[in-house]
Amino acid sequence: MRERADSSALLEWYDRHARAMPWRVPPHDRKAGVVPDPYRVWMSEIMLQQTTVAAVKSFFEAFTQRWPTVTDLANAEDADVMAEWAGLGYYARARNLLKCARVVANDYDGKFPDDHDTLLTLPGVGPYTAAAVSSIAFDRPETVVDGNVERVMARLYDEHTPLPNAKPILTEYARDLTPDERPGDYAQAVMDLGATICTPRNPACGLCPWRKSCAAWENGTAAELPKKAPKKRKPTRHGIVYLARRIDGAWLLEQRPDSGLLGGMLGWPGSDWGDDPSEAAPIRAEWKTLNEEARHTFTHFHLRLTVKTALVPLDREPSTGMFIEADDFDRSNLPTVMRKAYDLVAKGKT
DNA sequence: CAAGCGTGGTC
DNA sequence: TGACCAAGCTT
Repeated sequence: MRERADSSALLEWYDRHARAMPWRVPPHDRKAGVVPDPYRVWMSEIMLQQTTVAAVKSFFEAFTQRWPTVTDLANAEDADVMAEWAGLGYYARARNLLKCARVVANDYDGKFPDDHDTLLTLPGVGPYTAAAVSSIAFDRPETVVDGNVERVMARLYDEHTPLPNAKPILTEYARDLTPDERPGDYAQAVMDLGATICTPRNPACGLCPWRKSCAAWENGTAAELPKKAPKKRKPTRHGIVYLARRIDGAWLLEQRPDSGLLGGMLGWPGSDWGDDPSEAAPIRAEWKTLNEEARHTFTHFHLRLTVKTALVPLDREPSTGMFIEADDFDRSNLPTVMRKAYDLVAKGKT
């Protein structure tokens, strides 16, 4: 006879196994009355969208040191925030991060709203993040449903309907289990369980506090859940980027349009990305083509960039973009694909 | 509402 | 090495 999953069993597991994270108030401190900073909870949740804890840590430290409060962030320059986000990906998050900070600073007196529905109105805050902030920062009994929770619920209930169709029923299962006591710790506990025990591959069912409640464990189906709709193959696109270096060392860069791929980020001027890109040199010069392409994979396509370089005189005007002085240039302000192109040139590839 | 939107780690 | 995957949101 399978037992009903018990939130207190999971909380006891969390008390012993909660992972330390820069934005987390560990369960012992929380019981002692330490209250999380909603700004830090929100910041971490935005960064953690579709992004691993390991990747987020250094960015979280950099952002919270440079902008310790939401008001500090609201007063930041757009370009500084985008540059600090460079390398983390999904750059719409950075644009919305800043928008949201300004709304909180201007419309909410610098204090994050504490209820799910108001949080949901903020830029970049969807159902998951609204539930995460209201439960983790304000200990409200909201239900977080991320990829971890979907997987845990699919296994607990041996749900074979493929995602995303299964999302509503998995959400219902998750809501039904959410306790009124310690909902913030509970939310983090389910996600920790999914990240460390109930993993996508080779789940450690032997260590799971919910094993005796798990239908997939009973049926031996854990490893094949959750089912997912098949994914489309990624096409390969081609493009050309132009790395112009002025003789004083300045680099020709442009700020990309605010929407779309790499929106608002710095990048090398170049062609469109498609099957057969046409030349789009941003300045008159003797361009040399590198033998090696810069390769990069985005969410929905592979990209192979032809890299061209040239040395240009001081007095020549580009048709697009702006020269950035050598002292102001920092490759870490570029999105990764643009760094790859730069690295080929900087390492003297030909 | 399906598609667009990054990156680094893993096997 | 290439496909899959990760604490989703927006349009």
